[in-house]
Amino acid sequence: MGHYRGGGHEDTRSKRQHILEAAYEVFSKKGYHRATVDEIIAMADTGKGTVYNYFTSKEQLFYTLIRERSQPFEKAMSQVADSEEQPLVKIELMVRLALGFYRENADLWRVMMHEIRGFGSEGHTAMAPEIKAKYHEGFRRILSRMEKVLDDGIAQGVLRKIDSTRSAYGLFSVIVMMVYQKFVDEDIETTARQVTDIFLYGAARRS
Amino acid sequence: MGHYRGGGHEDTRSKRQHILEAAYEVFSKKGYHRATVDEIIAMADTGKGTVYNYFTSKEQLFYTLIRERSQPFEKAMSQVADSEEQPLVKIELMVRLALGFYRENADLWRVMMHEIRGFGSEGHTAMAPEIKAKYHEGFRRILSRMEKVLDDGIAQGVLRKIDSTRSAYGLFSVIVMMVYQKFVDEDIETTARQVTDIFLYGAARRS
Amino acid sequence: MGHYRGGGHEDTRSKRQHILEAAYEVFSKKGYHRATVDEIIAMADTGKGTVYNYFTSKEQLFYTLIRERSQPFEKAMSQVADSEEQPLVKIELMVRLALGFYRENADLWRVMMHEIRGFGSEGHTAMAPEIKAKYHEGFRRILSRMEKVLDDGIAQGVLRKIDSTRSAYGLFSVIVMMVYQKFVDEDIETTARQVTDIFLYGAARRS
Amino acid sequence: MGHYRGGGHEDTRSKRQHILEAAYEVFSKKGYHRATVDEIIAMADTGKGTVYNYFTSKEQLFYTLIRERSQPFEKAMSQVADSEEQPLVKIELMVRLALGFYRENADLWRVMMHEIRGFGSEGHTAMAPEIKAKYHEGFRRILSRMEKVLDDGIAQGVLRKIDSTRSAYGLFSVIVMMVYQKFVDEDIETTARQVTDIFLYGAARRS
DNA sequence: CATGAATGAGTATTCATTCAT
DNA sequence: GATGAATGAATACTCATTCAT
Repeated sequence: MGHYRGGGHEDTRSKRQHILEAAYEVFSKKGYHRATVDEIIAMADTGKGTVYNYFTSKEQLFYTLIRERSQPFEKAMSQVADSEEQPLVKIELMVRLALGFYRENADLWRVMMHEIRGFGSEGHTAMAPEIKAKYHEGFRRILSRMEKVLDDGIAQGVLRKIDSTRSAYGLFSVIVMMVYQKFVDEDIETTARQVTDIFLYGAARRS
Repeated sequence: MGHYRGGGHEDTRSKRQHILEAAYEVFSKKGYHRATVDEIIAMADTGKGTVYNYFTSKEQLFYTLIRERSQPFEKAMSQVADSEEQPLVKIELMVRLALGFYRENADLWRVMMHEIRGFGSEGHTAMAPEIKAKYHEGFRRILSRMEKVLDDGIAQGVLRKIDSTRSAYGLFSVIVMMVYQKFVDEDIETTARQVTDIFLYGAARRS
Repeated sequence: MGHYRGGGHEDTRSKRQHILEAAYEVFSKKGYHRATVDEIIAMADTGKGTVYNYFTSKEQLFYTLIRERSQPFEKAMSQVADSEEQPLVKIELMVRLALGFYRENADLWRVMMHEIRGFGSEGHTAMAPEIKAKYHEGFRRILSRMEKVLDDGIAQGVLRKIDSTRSAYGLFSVIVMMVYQKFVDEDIETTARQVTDIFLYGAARRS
Repeated sequence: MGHYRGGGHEDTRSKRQHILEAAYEVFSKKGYHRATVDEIIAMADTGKGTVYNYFTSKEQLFYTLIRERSQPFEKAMSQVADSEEQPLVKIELMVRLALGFYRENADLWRVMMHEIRGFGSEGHTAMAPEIKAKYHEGFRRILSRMEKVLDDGIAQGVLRKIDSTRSAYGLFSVIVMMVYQKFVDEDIETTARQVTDIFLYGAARRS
């Protein structure tokens, strides 16, 4: 697109992609506020104006990044949720998916959660609260997938009559924490099993 | 600090307190970056210079705030840990304590967690990483109290041979999440029991 | 410029015209600084590069616009000046012409007057002061036509021995003001007569 | 105020005054858009933040400047209007006042008139249209003073039944033009008399 | 000790212009 | 000729921190 593109593969990913990738690095490392557009363009090896050709503001760049990153994850979660597996199996699969996703995007997600709470931005150029709401929704969509599975489990009698909403959030928080604490080694499955195990069967010894 | 308080000038000592209280409000509401010293002094009804008489920087003010707020909590956790109660009882007590503490300080803690990750400061004016380390320590001290209790439980055979470190972190994360999601109503004990119940006995129906 | 217009490509020449028309709209509405090339090309429905094929810069586009718009006016003023009419008649005719022209181009001229004063450009990309001088000249050419008529009137004894330069400028300024204040209704002649009347015979009652 | 103030007189005029004076120079020379805050602070020999301590934005600085400069003039015009002089005398006095004021502030006023028209700003930080309206008002207040005097003259039979509104604007425009063209020498009274003379008695020779 | 005027480093954003296609 | 993606110089504004009183 525009510009001479040599024979190689390196430019296959567009300028926009380069920027998004650089933004990922910088936002993940620095958080939203300490990240500077200057650092992003330096890493993306592009000009400042280019960023503003593709994104209307730093904030919109940030949220675009989040959106593009979370879509595949959301899709995968939906597939598991809609699959024919048993609830208990679905739970473990979802835990595994979430561990994988968050391990990949831990820092960026931490930053997003912070911003979404309203701590970040707002004083700058705007970015309507309705846009923030959309990201809250994204988060809640994930959660409700999980909640639904728990409800199914309860209905089928394989789970106790727990509070499914809170339990879903709790399970989720554990996953995130495992990632934040870097408790998730190469082998995601082990951690997934551990988490699922305690969630399902508890820490107490069965008398 | 802790100055002589003569009879006349009743506010000598409380200036510092006023600032801390205002800082609590502002940091909680705005997060670290969006909080401004101007807003803090407006709320504390004091001069700008005064802040810098008591605290060396915005950052040090923030961390002082955290420290002073967490001390009573740390002490209470220690007391429970060192008490003569049964491990399972201790667990529920600790959950209750933590729920209470975080409910009180939810926003400020969320902010702190974010900053401590390294998103804040670093390149700015000072506040060596070693100081951040101290706050990590504080966090870890709490965690290790809990871990110790879990280990005792395992040793006494009332808990399964779970990974006590990860379990402590997991339990902790659930507590924090409950608070963040405002799932904790007036009655802390109910939530505490719910959390403890699933942690100990699992969500699965015992066949 | 003024290219061959074959039968097929009817738009070859008009591209330049489209741009000039769009520029007229945008400069008139926004002034020189707030006008953006982006807005002009959007309105002209052309590409950005095209503008720079026909004009060397935003500034040169602006001045070209001014020049092309003022030429017919200058010509008409010259015709009146060179005609065989009586000086007093010439004056009213010129007032009428000027009112018509400025009513048509009020905003653009206001913008030009501002820029020409030296408020615009200068430190920017080019457009030497000598070019500005040319536009001053254009303005002064109009004025000197009028001045000449006044001098003729004095010579013929139909005007008092007024300062013809200043009077021409004064008369001119009134015309412009009438337009700026939107005092010129559909019927230009009425205003022209009013202006000429006071200029010639004064506001005071003849005793 | 703050800072050590040596023995001299030089600091008597506050920082705020220095900034206003520098702003006057820069806005007058460069116009609103090309004037930069950096240039203003350089000339005021102050820090950038200081400007924003006294003024909320570049725009508000500009309008404050206008307001403070025009107040004495408005007051003087009112005094003449309300005096006991004859209308014809008042007219000449007002012309003299206006010539003096505009000679002093010619460039700044030209810039203001341009901005007020809506050509400037707006895209930046805001400055509500209601504020612009206030400056329009200021302008119109002056004009209506003059208009009133003309109406009095008509009522007293010393002026013809001219359109007083348009005439006031016309008279005004001539004054401004004289200033812009630097036709006003040291001796304001001469120009004032010239202008008044033609306005009252016309350019035509009385037969 | 308390104060707040002064400061300037740090940053997001705009927009005219270029040039490979 | 026509196009528009890429560019970066230019600029208003924020806010933590200092220091003379």
